[in-house]
Amino acid sequence: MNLGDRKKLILQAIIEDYINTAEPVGSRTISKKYLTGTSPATIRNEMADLEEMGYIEQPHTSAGRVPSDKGYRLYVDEIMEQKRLNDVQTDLIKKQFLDTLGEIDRLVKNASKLLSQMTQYTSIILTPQLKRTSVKQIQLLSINNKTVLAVIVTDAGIVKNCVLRVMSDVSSELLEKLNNMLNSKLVGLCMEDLQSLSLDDIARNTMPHGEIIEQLLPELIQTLIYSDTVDIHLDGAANILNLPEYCDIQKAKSFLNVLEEKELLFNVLSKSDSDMNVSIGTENQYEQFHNCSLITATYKINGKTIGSVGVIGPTRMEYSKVISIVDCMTHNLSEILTKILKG
Amino acid sequence: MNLGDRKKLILQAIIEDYINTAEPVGSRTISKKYLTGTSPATIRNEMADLEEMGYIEQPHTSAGRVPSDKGYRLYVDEIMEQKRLNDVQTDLIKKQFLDTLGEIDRLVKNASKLLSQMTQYTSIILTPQLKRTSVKQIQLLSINNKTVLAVIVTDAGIVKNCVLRVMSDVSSELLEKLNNMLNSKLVGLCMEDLQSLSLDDIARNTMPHGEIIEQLLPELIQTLIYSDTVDIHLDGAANILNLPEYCDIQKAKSFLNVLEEKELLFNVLSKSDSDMNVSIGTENQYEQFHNCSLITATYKINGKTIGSVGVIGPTRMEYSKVISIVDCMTHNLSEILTKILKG
DNA sequence: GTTAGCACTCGTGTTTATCGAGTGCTAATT
DNA sequence: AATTAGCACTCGATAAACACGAGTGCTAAC
Repeated sequence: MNLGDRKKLILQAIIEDYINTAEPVGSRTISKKYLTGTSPATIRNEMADLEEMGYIEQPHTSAGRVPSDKGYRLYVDEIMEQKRLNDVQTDLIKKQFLDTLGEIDRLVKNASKLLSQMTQYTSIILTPQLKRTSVKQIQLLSINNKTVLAVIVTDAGIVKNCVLRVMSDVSSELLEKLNNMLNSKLVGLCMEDLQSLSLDDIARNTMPHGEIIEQLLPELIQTLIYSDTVDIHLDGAANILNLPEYCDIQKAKSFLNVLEEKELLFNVLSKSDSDMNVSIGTENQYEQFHNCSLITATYKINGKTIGSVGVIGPTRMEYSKVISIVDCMTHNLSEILTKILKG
Repeated sequence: MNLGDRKKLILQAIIEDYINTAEPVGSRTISKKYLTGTSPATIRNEMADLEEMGYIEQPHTSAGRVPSDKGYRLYVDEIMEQKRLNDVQTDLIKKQFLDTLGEIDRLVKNASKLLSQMTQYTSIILTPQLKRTSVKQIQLLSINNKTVLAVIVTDAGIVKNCVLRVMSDVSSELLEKLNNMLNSKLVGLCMEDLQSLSLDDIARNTMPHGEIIEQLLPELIQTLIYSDTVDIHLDGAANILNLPEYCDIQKAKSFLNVLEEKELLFNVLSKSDSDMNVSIGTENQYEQFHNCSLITATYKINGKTIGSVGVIGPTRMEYSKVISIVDCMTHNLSEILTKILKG
């Protein structure tokens, strides 16, 4: 299983050259640019071995070699050296977050934009999800006599609004009572708990306002749950058209179409639970990504995972660079979000 | 200036055929498919006239004719008959809105998605903008001792949150006083007024809490103004790759790049103040759209324009169809938004 | 005013030839 | 035994040559 050192060097050369050029790389190139001490013929022999082992492939007889998914995997796991971001890049990311105090969604979207700019691939990002966060405070406000606004603050510091319509008028005293009641019943519950919450549990103990509660609560909960549908945000979709593998309009189109399947992206991204995940070509669960690679990572508030970001690119991706960037990004994002929460 | 009837028919034939096929259309085609009673030669003569008048163009000597921007303009203004949506399509739009009770942003984004699906072009939409709406109610909530949440309800029924950090602790009594004060001072002002609001005016009359107000108010206003930056939402960008004019990857790329210039799109869309605007090719203010056409329209709450939607496509756009769809869409959108507001 | 006929243009698609990068294999070299 | 030089072979890419045909403008006849 363990390749010889020279084989590794050759595989590394093939992969890194292919990442740069998108052209099959031949023995002569390697001999000239990477292993200057070794003749093409020797390299050819090694390459034949590497091909037999499945790390590289030949598009056609008279072409150079191209890395296979298996090859990229070995490269990511064992060969590539983790590139460190230079200070300029790190600062860029940090500065980005300093500029974006304010709404969390905007923060997250800006992160996505920067991510696509820095990587030159397509970035996707999942806006914070509240499932695992709990209700900290609820405040009902009367908008007009038939409309009530519920503001919910979660322990992750995220604020959600629900506009609720009620049949009968709600006086301000009643509103306050309802408010207290809701707080006493719901505070501390996480979004998931809300889903399974039985209406009876609440209504039973609040006879006087039973009918209002019965009207209001389901709508409140439903809106909350519904509004928890996280948003997928994309950036840099056009970047992929710079890549030679998408010079074929058909391929470009199918790629872009995949990017518009928001549910698919959601699944892919929300599945990623480990801190950093690299999925190469056919390793990917979904067929649509079989000739892409996907690097995903999660970001957290107070240690709780609440969202994730990802970069989609060709299997010929600058893994080392992208991983560093995504890593730096999620860490900064987590840090700033946690800081915002704590005030 | 006024073309003969036959010239109009021929122009119409050229435009409609070109819209369908994206191929230059020749005299023979017109004679066979559109003006069966007239010979190709006659049509050629007419076409020569139309070309001289600038309504059509010839890509190269031995090709058919292609409409010019001027030609499309005439077509839109005088020739084309307003297509009426069939019931299925109208229902689709109406049903769409029924399904999407809840958050306004989501509603608007879904509208955009449907728009791109129905037109098969790219749709853009501006989320509701509050500049012209006024503050109806403000409620401060304490999140923790250093953080205050301000919830602002506008007269358009849109809710905005601002998370404010304050230096010194704020007791609940103080919070209530501040709350009352803010309401008395700010309610009724529109977002634009807020911008020019002098801090002194407020602080002067509220000596006891001067320093808190001085801290809190600017941040509140700034966040409000900042959060009023409307969001641009895109859908169906990949649709344009189905069009033969974008088979050239370079063109496709430059188009997609334009779509990622959010500020540009914002300008284009927010400039559109009339109910329905068609801008064809070089008519467009921005060079980037010189070989696109843009159909924009506004939507309203209670008669106040608060946002706009648009469709971007090739100059060879199905104007009639798209105009109908956009029209139906904005009217329904306005209606449902107004209804939501009124409860 | 309309139409038929015809020579001309020019983009498109096809065929054919050439080129060259890269390979695998064998034999010579270290 | 590992490395390397040499060589015949493969095959995609590029370019040149060519035929095709859709479409035009013009002229002359209807």
